Amino acid sequence: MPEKFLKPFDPSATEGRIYAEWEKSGYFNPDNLPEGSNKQPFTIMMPPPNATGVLHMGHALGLTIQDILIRYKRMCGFATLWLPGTDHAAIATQSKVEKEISKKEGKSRHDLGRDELLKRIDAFVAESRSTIEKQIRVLGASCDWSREAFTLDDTRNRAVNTLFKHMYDAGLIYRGNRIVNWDPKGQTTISDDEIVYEERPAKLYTFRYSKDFPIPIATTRPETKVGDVAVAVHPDDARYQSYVGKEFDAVFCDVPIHIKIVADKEVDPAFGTGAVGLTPAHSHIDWDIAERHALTHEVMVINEYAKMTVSGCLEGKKTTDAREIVVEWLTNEGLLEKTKDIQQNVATAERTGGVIEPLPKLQWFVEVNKEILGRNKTLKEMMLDPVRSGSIAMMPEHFEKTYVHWIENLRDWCISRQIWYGHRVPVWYKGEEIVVGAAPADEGWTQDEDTLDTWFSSGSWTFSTLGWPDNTADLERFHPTDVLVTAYELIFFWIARMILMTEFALNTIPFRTVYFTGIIRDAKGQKFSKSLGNGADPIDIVEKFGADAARMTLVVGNTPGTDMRLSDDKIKGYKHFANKLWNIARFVLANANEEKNGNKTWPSGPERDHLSPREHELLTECDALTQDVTKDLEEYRIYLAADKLYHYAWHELADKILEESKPILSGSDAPAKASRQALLLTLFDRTLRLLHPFMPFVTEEIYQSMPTRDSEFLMIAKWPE
RNA sequence: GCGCUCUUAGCUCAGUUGGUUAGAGCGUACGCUUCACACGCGUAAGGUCGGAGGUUCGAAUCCUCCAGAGCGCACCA
Repeated sequence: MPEKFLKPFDPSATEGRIYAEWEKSGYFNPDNLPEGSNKQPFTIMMPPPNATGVLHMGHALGLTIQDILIRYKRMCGFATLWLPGTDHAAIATQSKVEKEISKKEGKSRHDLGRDELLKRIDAFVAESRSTIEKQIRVLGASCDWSREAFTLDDTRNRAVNTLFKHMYDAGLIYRGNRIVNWDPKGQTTISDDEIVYEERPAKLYTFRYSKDFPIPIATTRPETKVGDVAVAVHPDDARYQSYVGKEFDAVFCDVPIHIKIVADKEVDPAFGTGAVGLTPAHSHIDWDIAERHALTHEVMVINEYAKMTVSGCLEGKKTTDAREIVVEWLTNEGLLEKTKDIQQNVATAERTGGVIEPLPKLQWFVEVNKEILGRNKTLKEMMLDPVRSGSIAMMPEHFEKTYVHWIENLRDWCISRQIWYGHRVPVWYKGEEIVVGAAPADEGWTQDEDTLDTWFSSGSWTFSTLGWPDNTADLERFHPTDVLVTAYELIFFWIARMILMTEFALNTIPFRTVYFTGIIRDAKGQKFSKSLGNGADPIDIVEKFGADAARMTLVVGNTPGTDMRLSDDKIKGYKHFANKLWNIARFVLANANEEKNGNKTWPSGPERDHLSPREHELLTECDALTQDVTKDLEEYRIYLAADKLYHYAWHELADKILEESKPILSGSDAPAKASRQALLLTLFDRTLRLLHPFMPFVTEEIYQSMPTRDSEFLMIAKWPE
């Protein structure tokens, strides 16, 4: 028996070495797998972590699930491709680098200029990516590094530009002046999904535009009222019916306004006074109502810096200051009727925290409700159909309902961003002329200044990673992918967009199954976050307890889509389990052989015919477990499979079988002893194989010393049947 | 407002889509330096499965209602 078994299992002395051997073997790459397997492909695209920093425990969970599936399928003889990558995460990355530069050098991006800022970001991203790659390795991920992709590299850029052009040619991408979510802090538009609503106390003011204006209006934003063009009331509201269609003029806080009374069923007669002052340029619903009644749309009174643009006493004031001025003016004029404290949901930008200012802007959009020529479907339908028909299954299933509900309410997707880092909008202008796709050869063209929403490129991840738009062998072989493992928070951002892009570009699904992971929380149930100071770096945990322990902790009993609490005690428990396996190995290796003149002979078999009834029972039990675990893995019940194996190894194999074998092994009945030795080897070998996807390091390390070893690595050993 | 989920032992959670005395980990109590392992071994305490009805031979599991917790989307003019 190798001497290492005389000491407790030491993950830190083992894992790095084993990973290096695996990587060197080339077996992470499906092209290098040994002959003899059926070579049917099994593909997972790794969700590319943001290149903004380091991985957290949520990533560790996702990577573990994926690695379990990949290792399991590899052992089953599949040509397993797990393709790793990182995401440039446009806004997140740029704002992070900008923050750092501003802190260290006191400079803004405008001080540096576009080229210099991009250089700085590239340097930051290069470093960040190498950290992330290191972390992925430490966790034991058996992904194919030779195919590693980045969402902003040349291949992916070509995919994005091609996709943009195809969608533009199909009439699905248009440029329009529409009301968008403007983030004054980040100085960019953001999509509806990047908005976070924060509940804040606010004041609801009830007032009239002027003394002779017949209807009182309620608003939380008096400063926007200088941009009002109409008042909307519910058509059935008896109080106001006689005014519908009438028009009024007033001078509101130095600003002349013209107000028409319109009737629209969108208005809730029970809220406020039952009458809405319409500010089409600075409110989404007002914009929609104004559109329905052919009212003026684009009278902006607030600019990109959230400052007032009207002349008079409000000119150049910040909206918050302007609000006070207007309220004071209303009070002095005797127009303010009531002030009420309310709770209000304020739209803020996810990344910057800035309060969203709706503004009309000339932007690029993806139209989701337009029927596509030759396909007889809208993008919305393309997103819905595969999920409704079951060609894409979600785990847990109830997320399918959430998904469908969201898509049904989907609006056009604003894809242009006023930031510099990312795929630049592939459109060139020269006077009235416009070229989409690739840069024109002749002189005098200017490229659109904007970049694309980062999810536009992420949406093509399952096929851009395989070389699309070229018709590559990889694309042919590995797409559609089998399963996508991601946090449920990304169901709309990413899953929906991948389905959209893939259906549009390839007329097929991106993946057959979506496995949603929950959020990993600390022992108190709080989310891990830097501001709370409870951050748990997977690397620290691996150093302390080993990757196998970290992986088991994240997986056992952790059902898909459910949040999980993590504590050191839990991880410690699975570190002990790794050591338990180590000790079982010590016992088995020491007792399951005969030694003559220093030479060991291992029993062969076991021969089923010669087993005692009890041994036969034990083997049958193990067969049942094997089938059970296999079925669980096939049906993505990883949490159960892990639990069962833990239980079997510790409380069945160690506690019962090893114990009851002791008298036989030390007894004098030679045939009984040989039979038992063979059985122990078989059962333990089986356990190692079944556990390998979950705890790859300790099982591989033991396997290397097992007399039952029949392949170079346990990683490519045969999955038991 | 629309939609979704959860409520099981002190704590954190399973319970494989109705089937024998409801499970695990941690914790607790007691006892063990037993020659694989103290990163261990053994034993024990602890649950009317949120509540009320219903379907069924049979319900933690399916249906209805109620109570509490959480989440998503939309919106609050």
